[in-house]
Amino acid sequence: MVRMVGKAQMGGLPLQQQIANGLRARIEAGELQPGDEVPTLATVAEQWGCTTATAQTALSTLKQEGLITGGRGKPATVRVPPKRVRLSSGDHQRQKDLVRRPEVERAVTGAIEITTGTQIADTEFSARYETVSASSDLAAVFGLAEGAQLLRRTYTTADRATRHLLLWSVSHIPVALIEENPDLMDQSKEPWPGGHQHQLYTVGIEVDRFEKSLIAVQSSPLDRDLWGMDAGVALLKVRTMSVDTEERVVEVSEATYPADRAEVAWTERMARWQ
Amino acid sequence: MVRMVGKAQMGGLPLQQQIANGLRARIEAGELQPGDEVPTLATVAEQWGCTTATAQTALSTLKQEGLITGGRGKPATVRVPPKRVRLSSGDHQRQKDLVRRPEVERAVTGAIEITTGTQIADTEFSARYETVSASSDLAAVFGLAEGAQLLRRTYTTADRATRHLLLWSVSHIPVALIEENPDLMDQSKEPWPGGHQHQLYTVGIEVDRFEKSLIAVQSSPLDRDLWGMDAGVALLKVRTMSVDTEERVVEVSEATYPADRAEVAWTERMARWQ
DNA sequence: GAGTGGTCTAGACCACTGT
DNA sequence: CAGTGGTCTAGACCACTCC
Repeated sequence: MVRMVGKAQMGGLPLQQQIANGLRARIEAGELQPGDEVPTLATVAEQWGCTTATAQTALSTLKQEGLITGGRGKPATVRVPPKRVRLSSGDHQRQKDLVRRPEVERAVTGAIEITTGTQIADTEFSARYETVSASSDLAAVFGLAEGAQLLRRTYTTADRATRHLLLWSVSHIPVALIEENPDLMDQSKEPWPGGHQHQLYTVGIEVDRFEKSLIAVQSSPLDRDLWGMDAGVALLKVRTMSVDTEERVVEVSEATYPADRAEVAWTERMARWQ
Repeated sequence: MVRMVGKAQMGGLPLQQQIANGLRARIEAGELQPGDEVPTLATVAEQWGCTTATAQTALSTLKQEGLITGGRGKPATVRVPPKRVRLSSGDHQRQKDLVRRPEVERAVTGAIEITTGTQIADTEFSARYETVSASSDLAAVFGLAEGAQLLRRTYTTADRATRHLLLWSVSHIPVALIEENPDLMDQSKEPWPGGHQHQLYTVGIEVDRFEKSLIAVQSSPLDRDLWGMDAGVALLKVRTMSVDTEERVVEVSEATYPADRAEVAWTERMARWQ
């Protein structure tokens, strides 16, 4: 006996994809609003004439696309995208202008240079200093020999309640540039009033410009756990090279942001005619 | 009779996730290199003592994460990430400097301002001009009344062989700013020698700066079809506001790039001390 | 045709939420 | 406890690639 087991095959697409497409269309058309409950597995299975396993596969696809969330007892709902925080680098010039002001003015600007949308009191800041040997990659950027000594500073800010990361960045500076001021190697001096540019100023360095590059990478389950991200969300990685007025690369830092909560903004100014 | 059907539950994780984690670890450790074949479904099922369906679910997860590709007859392989193309905006100033040079010099710079890593001859460029009414969003950006007339220009470049998109961008300009030069509304004049900045120059506009903002969004199956992207890859969307020397927003454009092939670079210059 | 991944069923059981 | 989503099996069949 041969059972009738084949797919409906309308349109040639596997049933699970037809179901996913159908629901996706309803979400994108706004028929299902963020926060709304998606039809239950049983309902979907009945409407499409399939088992719940097939319906489950379809919902699972939408979950990995980041369109719906939920599970385990809770009904699946259309995902509510988080507010995006605008990461503007307009602060750099203001920060630079502050460098040569008295400390009482500088102190108002803490190490957290970026708004995270959370109350500072609810967050936990951490700074870790280490001395490391330059990888070939970093050595090339600084124009140093591989293995040269670098000061590595890792900054994290986490939500005190959820333990999820809000901010993560790592910075590298050649030890040779800053060793004349031992305070710069001392992590107990964090947060430093006036930020990185003032730190460099204490060893006679004036930053001329930041050269930035950005990539997006897919998040791993580990990332999603650390940041409390939903499935299907990428990470933005921004690398900043600080170049001083003598054309030396004096610092390289790398910051990571969940792509669904971040918007990166900058301005490209041009010289006027004449 | 009750069958022994429960999960192994070692570590409390579902079997399919254990399998996915195991393979992911081997990939990230470099034991499985990009291009290598992943163990077959039958092998995985045997090694973990499960059915091929469960093994399939695990592989499907890795596929949606963008770690492996393949299917339908072909063995699954570790995904080879594409080369990233650096999108640098250093061209803007050069472009501006060219604006007031003779046309013979300007002509060398075509409308394709960004390298795509493909031979120009293998690509198909298209520009479409339309006049549209401003949405409330765009009207607000330009400081115009909703419904004001805008020239919309849509640029696409596609690979001639695969029909996949290589470049997509859309630009909006208030008609009121440019109507004195009818050539600017004529799509047969594309590609314009000297690019957008020269176009604006013909109606007396000098661009002072570009204000850019970038977000990443998850790709939909439709996007993946259009761009020939793998699953689990995001899209970068870059919005550029062109501001002229009279502080007017004269153009808003939005460009899209597959996140795995793009790297966005820019420079933040600062004023010198004294 | 042999071997690969992909889809699907029928039915079972598990984990969790809310009432 | 009822109802939800999530996992898994055993077995079938389909679509595709390579030989």
